[in-house]
Amino acid sequence: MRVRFAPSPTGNLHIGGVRTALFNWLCARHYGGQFVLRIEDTDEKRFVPGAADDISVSLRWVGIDWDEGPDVGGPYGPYVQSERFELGIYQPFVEQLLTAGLAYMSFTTEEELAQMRAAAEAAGIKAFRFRGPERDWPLEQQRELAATGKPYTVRLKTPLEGETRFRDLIRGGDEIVVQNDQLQDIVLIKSTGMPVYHFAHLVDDYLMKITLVMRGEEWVPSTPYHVLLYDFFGWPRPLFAHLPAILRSDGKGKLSKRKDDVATQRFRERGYLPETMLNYLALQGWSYDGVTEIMTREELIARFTLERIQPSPARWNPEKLRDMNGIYIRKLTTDQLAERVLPFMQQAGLIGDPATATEQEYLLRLIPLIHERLEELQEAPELLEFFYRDVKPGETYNPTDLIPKKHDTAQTVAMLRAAWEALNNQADWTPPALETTLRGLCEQLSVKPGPLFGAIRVAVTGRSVAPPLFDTLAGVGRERALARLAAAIAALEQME
RNA sequence: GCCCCCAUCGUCUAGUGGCCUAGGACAUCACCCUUUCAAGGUGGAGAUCGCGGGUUCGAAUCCCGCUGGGGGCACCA
Repeated sequence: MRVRFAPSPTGNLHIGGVRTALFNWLCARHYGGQFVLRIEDTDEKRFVPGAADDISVSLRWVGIDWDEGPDVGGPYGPYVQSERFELGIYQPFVEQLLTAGLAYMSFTTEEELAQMRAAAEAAGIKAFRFRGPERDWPLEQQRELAATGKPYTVRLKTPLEGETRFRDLIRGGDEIVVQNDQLQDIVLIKSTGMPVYHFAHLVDDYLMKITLVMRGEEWVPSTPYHVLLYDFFGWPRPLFAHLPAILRSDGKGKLSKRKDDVATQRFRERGYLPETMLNYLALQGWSYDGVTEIMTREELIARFTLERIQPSPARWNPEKLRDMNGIYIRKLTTDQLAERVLPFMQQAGLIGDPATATEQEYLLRLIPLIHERLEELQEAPELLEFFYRDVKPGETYNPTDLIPKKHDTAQTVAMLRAAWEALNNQADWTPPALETTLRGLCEQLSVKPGPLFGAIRVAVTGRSVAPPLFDTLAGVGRERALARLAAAIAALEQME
C-alpha cells in the first residue's frame, strides 16, 4: 500500500491537515507500506514562503514521519510539484489527452467566463456549467489558434451523457453515482502552463504509484473528474477514502484556518503535548472499540483500521482535548514535565535562558506542586509566579482577600500574628514539620484549618487558590514567607 | 438553485436484525477525600436511536420518502 499527504503551502498547517496526514500515515504503518509527503504548490498566487517548512515541522512534532518526500527524497522524486513542472513531467500527459481528443484548448478568457456566469445568473440559471465551443474543433484548428499567441487553457472534455461512478472505502455500501450532465469541462492546465490540482495530483499519484487516495471529504464532488481522467488514460484507479470533515465546536460549518485558532503550532505554543495531539486527532473520525481512548503511538498503529473510520463528521471539542492533555501531563515524570515546562517559564521571564543549575533545581522542586493541576503547559508560569516574584498587599493582591469568611479584620490580624510567631520560631522548614506546627496552632487558637490556612495562603501567595499550603511554604522559603506574612499583617492593621 | 455526503445522550462515540431496561468518554450535578484549587473515588441526570412509512416473528441496525446538518459548484487546493 502506498499513500500520501499532499498539502499546498498556502499557510500554516492546521489541525485538520494533520488529521489527514495522520490517517494516511497510520494506514501505511498499520498495513505496511509507504507514506509519501508531496508539496502541491501549483498555485503561484497563494503560495506562502515558509509554509512548506511549517508543514514539515508540524508533522514531525506530532511524531509523523514519511518514507519519501521533499527533504528525504525517494525513487519518484522530486516531491514538489513546481519542481516537477520545471522538469516537464506533466507535458507529455497533456499532449496525450489532447491527441486522443479527451481534452481541448479553450480560448475563453477569465473575463469572458465571468461575464457568462453573470449573464447566466441574470437569466435565472443557477447552475452554470461551462463547456467550451472548441471541444468540437479539430485539434489542428486549436493548435493554429494557439500558434497565433492567443492564451489558452486546456480543459477536460467531459462526456455529455451517461454517468460516472466510484466507490469510497469509508462510505462502503453503494457506489457514488454522478450524472455526467452535472459535470463541466474543468481546467486542467492554466493559461500560464501550470497544471491545476485536478490534473497534477493525479499524474503524480499515478507516477508515484499511490494505491490509496485518502483525503478530506470536500474532494468527493470532484472525484468524478479524477475517475474520468484515470479511465481516459487507461490507468488503474486507486482506492478512494474520503475522511469526514471536522466541524467547528459550535457546529456551524467546518473548522477553518481563518475563523478558528487551529494552526498546529499554536497548540504547541499553548502547551499541548504532541502525544495528546496524536491521540486526540486519531479519534477525530476513527474509534477503536468505543471504550478505549488513551492510546500510544504504537497502540494506534497496531489498532488502526480503515473499516473503523466514520463517515459522519467529527466535531472539534477543545474541552476534551484539554482534558486529554491533562491526562498525558499526569503521565509524565517530574523530570519530564520540568523539561517541558522550562521553555514556558523562560518565555514568561521567570527563569533565565539558559537556565542556571539553581533555577533548574528549584523548578524541579516546584513541579510536583502543580503537576496534577496542569492542563496546558502555558498555565505553569501563572501557577508558579509567586514563587518567583514578590507578592505585595495592595499591589499584587487585595488585602481584604486575607480575611476569611465569617471573620473580621481584627481576628485575621490575630491569626496571622500567631502564625508569624509560630513560624518565626520554626527551625525545621519542611512540609511535615510545618504541618505539625500549624495544626497545633489551630488547636491553640481553636480555629478550623480552613480560615487559618486560607489567610496564610493569601498572605504568602497573594491568591486564594494555590497548591497545598505546607509545600507552598517550604517552596517559598522561610525568609520570604515570614516577610510576606509581616507585610500582610501590616496592611490589615493599616485598614483598621 | 443544482449535485454529493451524513444523521445514537449537550458533544464525540459503541452498536452491523434478537445479547439494548442502548455501553463508554468529555461537559454537567451531588457526595466522599480535603487547608483552597485540582487530581482521585462513588453516584445521578441526560438518547422514545431526527421524523414518517415499509421489510421482518423481531430494527438503532435493512429499504423508501421527508426533514435537518455538512460539503461542492474557480485558470484555489
